[in-house]
Amino acid sequence: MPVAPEPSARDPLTRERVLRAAVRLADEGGIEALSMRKLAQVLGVEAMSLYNHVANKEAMQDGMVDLVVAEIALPGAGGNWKAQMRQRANSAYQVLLSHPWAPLLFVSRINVGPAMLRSIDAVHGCLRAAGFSHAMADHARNVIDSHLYGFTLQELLFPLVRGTYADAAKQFLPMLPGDRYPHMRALTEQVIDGHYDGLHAFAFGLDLLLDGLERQRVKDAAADPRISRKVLRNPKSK
Amino acid sequence: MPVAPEPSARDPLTRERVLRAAVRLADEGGIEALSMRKLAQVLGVEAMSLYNHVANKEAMQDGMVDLVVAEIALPGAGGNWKAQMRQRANSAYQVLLSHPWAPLLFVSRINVGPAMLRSIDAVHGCLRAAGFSHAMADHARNVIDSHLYGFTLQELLFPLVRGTYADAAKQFLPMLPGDRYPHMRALTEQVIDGHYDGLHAFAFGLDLLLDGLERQRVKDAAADPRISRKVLRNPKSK
DNA sequence: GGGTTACACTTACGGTGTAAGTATTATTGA
DNA sequence: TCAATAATACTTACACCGTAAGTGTAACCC
Repeated sequence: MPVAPEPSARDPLTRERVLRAAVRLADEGGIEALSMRKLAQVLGVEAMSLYNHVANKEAMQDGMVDLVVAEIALPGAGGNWKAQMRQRANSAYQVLLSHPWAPLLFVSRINVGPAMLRSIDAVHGCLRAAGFSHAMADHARNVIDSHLYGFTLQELLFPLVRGTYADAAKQFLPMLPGDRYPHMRALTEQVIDGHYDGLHAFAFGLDLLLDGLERQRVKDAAADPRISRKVLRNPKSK
Repeated sequence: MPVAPEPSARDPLTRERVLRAAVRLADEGGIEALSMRKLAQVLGVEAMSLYNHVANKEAMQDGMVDLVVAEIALPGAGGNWKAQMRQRANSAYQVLLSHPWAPLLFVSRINVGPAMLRSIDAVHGCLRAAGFSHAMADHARNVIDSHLYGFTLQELLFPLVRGTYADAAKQFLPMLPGDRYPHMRALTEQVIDGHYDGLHAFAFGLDLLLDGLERQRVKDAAADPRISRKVLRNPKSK
C-alpha cells in the first residue's frame, strides 16, 4: 500500500541542510566557531560525511555567502534609480549586519553564486535603464559596493550601541597623550562631553555617492543625444 | 681593550626583527603562509622563541598592520584639504596594494597602534583646519576609509592586469545564460568586444566623495558665522 | 535477488597555536 | 673573579584543525 516514507531516525543530509546549519552556527558563535567537526556535531553526523555534499570548507563558505546574498532585496526595474539603489544598498547593509561573519567572507573570496549573479544583474539593469552607459553603470555599482563593504566592515569592528560610546571614549582617553595626538584627543573629548555621539551613518556616504553619480548621469546624457530624451523622463530625485 | 661586541652566530631576536620578517613572509607567500613555525624557521629559531617578543599571533599581526600604516604618507597641515586627502588616500591605496594581505587584517581587528593613531590624528587635524566640524571631519574620514578598504579589497579579488580582462571575460561568458542574466551578459560582451576595459579607478569614487564633502563644508561654514572667514581663505579646489 | 550506487562512518596524517617546563647564555653585584 | 640573577632560546606536549583514503551498510534498480 502506498504510504508516505516513514521518517528515518534522522533526515538525510543535503547540501541545503549543511549550508543552513553552517549559517546558523556562524551567526551564533562567529566564523571562528565554524569547524567541520562542530558543524557535523550539530547535524548529528561525523565530520567527513559533510564532504559528500560540499567539496571542501571553502566551497561551503561560498555557498553560505550566496545564501546571504539571496536575502538582499533586488532593485526594481523602473522608476527612480536613486531610490532603488538606496533601497538595495540599505537592504544589503541590514543583511550584512545580521550575519556579522559575512562581510569578511564577501571580500575574502570571489563569489559567483547564482544569487550574487542575479543581484549584480539586477543592479546593472536598473542603472542601465536610468541611462548610465555600461562602463558608468559598472563603476557606479563598484563604488556603491565599496562603500557597502568598507563601511560595514568598519562598523562591525566597533560593535558599540548608541549611548555606550561616551563611556568607551573615556576609557580610550589615556591612550591619547595630548602632545602626540591633539586632534584625536579633542575629538574624543567631544564624544565624552556629549557634543558628538561618535556614530556614523551608512546613508551619509551613500548619498554623497548617489548625488555624484546623478551628476555624472546627467552630464553623460547631455553629451549623448541618443539618450537625452530618456534622461528627461527620469526625474532628478530629491 | 674596548672592542665592539663581536657578532654572535646570529643576532638576538627583537620584536622589530620578528615583525619585519613576518611582513616579508606574508608579502612573499600570502597571509596563509604565515605560521609561527615557518616564521621561526626563517629567523633561524624555534617557534616558541617568538613568544618572548610578541604576546601571540594576533598581537603580532597587529604589529604588522601598524608597520604597514607607518608607510602611508601623512597629509600636510595647511593648503588645499582636498589635494591633501587625495594624496593621503592614494598613498594608502598604493601601500595596501603592495601588501595584499594587509587590507583583510585592517578590517579584521581593531588597530590602535601608534602609527594608526598618528595617521588618524593627522587626517582629522587636516580636515579641522579646513573648517570641518569635529563630527563632519570624523564622518569624512570614515567615508574615505570605507572607500579605501572596500575598493582595495574588491580590487584584490580580481588581480587582473590591463589587457587580460577581455580573455577572462570570454571564459566567464558561459556562466551567464542570456535569459537569466541579460545585463551582466551584455556588460561582459562589451568587455570582450573591447568597448570597455572593465577596470575600475580608485580615484573615481574618491572624487565623488571629496566633491560631496566640499559641498558639505561650504554649507556648514555658511551656517556657522564663526568659521565663515576661514572658509573664504580655503579656496575651493578644482 | 544480485548488482550498483549513495552516503555515513572510521582511521590516520600533517598541520596549527601555544601552555608548561628546561637549558643555556649574558649581565650584574660582591 | 665568581656566583647569583635575569633573559631568552629550546623541548615537549596538547588539543584542535581540514581532509585523504578506506570500510561498512542500506536503498534502489533491472
